[in-house]
Amino acid sequence: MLNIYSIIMGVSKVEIYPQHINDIAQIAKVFSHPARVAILQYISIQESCICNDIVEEIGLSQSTISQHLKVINNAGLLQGTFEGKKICYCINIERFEMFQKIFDTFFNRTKQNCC
Amino acid sequence: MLNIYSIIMGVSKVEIYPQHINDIAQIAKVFSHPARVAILQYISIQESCICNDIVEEIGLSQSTISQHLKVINNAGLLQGTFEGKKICYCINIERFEMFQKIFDTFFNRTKQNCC
DNA sequence: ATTTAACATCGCAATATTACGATAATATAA
DNA sequence: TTATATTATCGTAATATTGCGATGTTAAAT
Repeated sequence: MLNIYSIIMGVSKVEIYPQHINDIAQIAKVFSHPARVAILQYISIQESCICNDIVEEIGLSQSTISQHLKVINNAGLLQGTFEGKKICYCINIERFEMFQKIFDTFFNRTKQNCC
Repeated sequence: MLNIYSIIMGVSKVEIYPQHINDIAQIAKVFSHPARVAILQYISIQESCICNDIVEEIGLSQSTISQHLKVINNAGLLQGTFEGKKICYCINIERFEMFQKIFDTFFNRTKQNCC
């Protein structure tokens, strides 16, 4: 049977879900690649958040790290300050805590009614 | 410059990260698609966990739902009991809580040292 | 003004993911 | 046995993601 609406294969049908479901999925996506988890951990460990030895630390190319940083940044998880030609990355704690809370709420709500 | 090791493009280099980083990423991946979040939520809402109206509820094809269920199941998040030809899905709460804890610990640890 | 250093972006190649219909498998019902 | 209903799997098509080197961009250093 054919769908009247043109189905674009391989594309998540984001429009069929309520907002809060899409939110959780989108947040989870940020953490769904080990490089991004490692980057977040590394940034958090650095005192005074002076970065980009990240490239050497993680072991991916500079362009790849930069791409992952963009994903993290687009999620609103970074606060950057410029120090000359260096960029000093730092985690946006408020946003980070918001994500933590969204996850936690989802887990608690889901557990609530279950067998 | 060329890498001595044959680089397989498009593949996550999972082997360069510590276990606990990969664990978090893999868990996050389960929740990184809205269909899977929606499925988990739906299963949790049903009393006595009698399922598979999921297909109609979510609005994806039966085969697609089945695939997503497989991902959720492979993560150890489902407990299934058979009721005749129906399968009665239910969330594995212990495992679910484990995931919640892993996320929470990651968030707390990461927040700890930050600016 | 040139060079250098730190990042970002572009373009490409390859795998991964998502979606569907069709089909297979299994168990009850007729 | 045959039909029906439920779920899983296969095959395919298309987008998404991941990775790299090369190239831009910008600001300090020479």
